[in-house]
Amino acid sequence: MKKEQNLWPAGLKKTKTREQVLDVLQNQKGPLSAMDICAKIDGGENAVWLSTVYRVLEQFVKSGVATKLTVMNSDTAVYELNRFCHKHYAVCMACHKIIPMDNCPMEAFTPRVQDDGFQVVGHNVEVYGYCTKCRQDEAPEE
Amino acid sequence: MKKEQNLWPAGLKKTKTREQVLDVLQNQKGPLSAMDICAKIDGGENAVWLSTVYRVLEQFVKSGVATKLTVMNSDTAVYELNRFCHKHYAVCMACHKIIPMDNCPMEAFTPRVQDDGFQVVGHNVEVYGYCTKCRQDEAPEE
DNA sequence: ATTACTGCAAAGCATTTGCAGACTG
DNA sequence: CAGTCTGCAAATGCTTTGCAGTAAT
Repeated sequence: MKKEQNLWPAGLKKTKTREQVLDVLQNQKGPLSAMDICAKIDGGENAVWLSTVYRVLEQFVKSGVATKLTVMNSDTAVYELNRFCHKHYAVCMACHKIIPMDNCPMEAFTPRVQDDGFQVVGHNVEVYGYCTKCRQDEAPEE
Repeated sequence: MKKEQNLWPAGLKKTKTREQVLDVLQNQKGPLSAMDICAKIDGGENAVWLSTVYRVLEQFVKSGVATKLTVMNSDTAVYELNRFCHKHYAVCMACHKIIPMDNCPMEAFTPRVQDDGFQVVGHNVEVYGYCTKCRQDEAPEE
């Protein structure tokens, strides 16, 4: 019952809202937007303010428990816990679903940047196309 | 003097503003934001409205001459002409410079998406870290 | 002359910030 | 109790949209 203590970010007070946000993130395989999280919590009785969710997420990111990512053609950031380290995703261009990818193209690859001294810290890979469901509905021309 | 005609998107009227936007994009190696473009044009006398630049860019993207991209930790979209097909970039986390990459990790790679039927249409790779200049200034701990 | 394009103003959205009261440690 | 969090409201910044006048074909 108390094993979650370990992943609680140091220095952050344990409040109901934060536990709720963490809980939602934990019970989710894919990344979620602040609004998604807010909606899932709000499903109950106690409303949680969007701005609060943003602040909580910001803290989580700063503390290293969560990561913020942005996918193409979307102006909404999504967040996920670092323990679920699906670093890469496929994004459906029709329904905008975000599907985890199991392998990583950067494993055996050295980027050749047009700046010799560029120090690579991390990377972000994103594949886009159409998921099984959307493929049947609308076939992209070209 | 007229060889640029070829790349002019079909169906779009040739106006001064559009030529200016296209011109700015052509004289630039890296991708630019709408505001960048606006600023570069505005450098002269004739002010061009930001909203107009956005509309022009939208047309260019729709016509297939330009591409819109979004890099992590930035809420500003950037645009570039398709002829300069630097599909991938390194992004400096300090000065936010966007530096082209010469190779692509996806060349000999098949993504394993957790949706067997996922039809891959394209991809987006982004490397982040510190450019030569920023590396000297602030050394990232850890 | 028609139709598309632009200046300009104002709206729209995701995200951030300010403040006072509420809660945690 | 002190310091941090949260509800709430309002601001911010990028991008989009509406409208009427202007320019391109």
